Amino acid sequence: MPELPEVETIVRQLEPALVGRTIAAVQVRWPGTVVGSLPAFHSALRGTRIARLWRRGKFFVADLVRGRMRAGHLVGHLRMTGRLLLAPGTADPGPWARVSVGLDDGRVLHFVDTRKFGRLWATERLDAVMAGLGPEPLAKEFTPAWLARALRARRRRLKPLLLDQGFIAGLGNIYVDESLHAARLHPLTLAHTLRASLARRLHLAIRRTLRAAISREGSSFDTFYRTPGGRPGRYQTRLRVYGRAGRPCRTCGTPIVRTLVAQRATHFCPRCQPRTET
DNA sequence: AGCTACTCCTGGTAGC
DNA sequence: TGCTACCAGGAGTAGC
Repeated sequence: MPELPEVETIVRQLEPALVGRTIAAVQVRWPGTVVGSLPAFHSALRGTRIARLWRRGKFFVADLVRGRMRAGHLVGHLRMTGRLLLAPGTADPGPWARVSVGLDDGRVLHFVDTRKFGRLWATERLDAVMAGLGPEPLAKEFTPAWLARALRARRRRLKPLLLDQGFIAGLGNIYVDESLHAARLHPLTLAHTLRASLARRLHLAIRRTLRAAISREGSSFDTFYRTPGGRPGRYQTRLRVYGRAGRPCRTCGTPIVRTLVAQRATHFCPRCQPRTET
């Protein structure tokens, strides 16, 4: 489940290998991964050079150029099981490589995705792909004051609100649960009832959680997320609530509760995150 | 505005 | 052992 810390890790690790490379070949093995027409996808990418690799929310973006001219962007979203794998051209990327991008140094960037939820775009209109995304939680624009004001304007439970990419970009199920625990807030708390001091606590919790996860290269479960080098992340051992139903809270020892909120598994400590304290 | 339900997918696993 | 049923879930959409 790649969220902001996982995508950030992938982008940081791939950047030195990809920037400056020219795309020599494009192979689409599963058309559903590509948004838009396949011929347009091929012609938009082939022959371009990767000028920059960066992240916005859970999207990764490669800025493309032809010579000195801007040539649009390759944008991707890993959704549930998507991975980026940079491998020698001779290596077998496995049965789940959906799109493969051959580079001028002989290596191939594979978009590997068992469940086929991931998507790739080749577009000149970044804003069209990322329309309506909320602020970056690690950017300057995301301030305690902004969050307090934004929360006051929403009559919605914190859990689905924080999962909403239009509210804040980049949080997913894992880091919403972790952030709410760090902020000692119940996932069903209504956003507009939060005092400014609690909004500040949530702001701090979100940033600390994301930064800590990035510093350990994200969280890995089962056969899912790996860094482009194939390493698992190291943050899953630090999780305080996610995936820990029935196990003792690392703060107070109370068993972690797992419920369903808006169809999403939701983990919290009933003692550290009481329902009524706003 | 915000909620639920449904869709897309398939490997892994619980239950028998 | 081998089968089936169900689950995980990010995001888009429809309907209330």
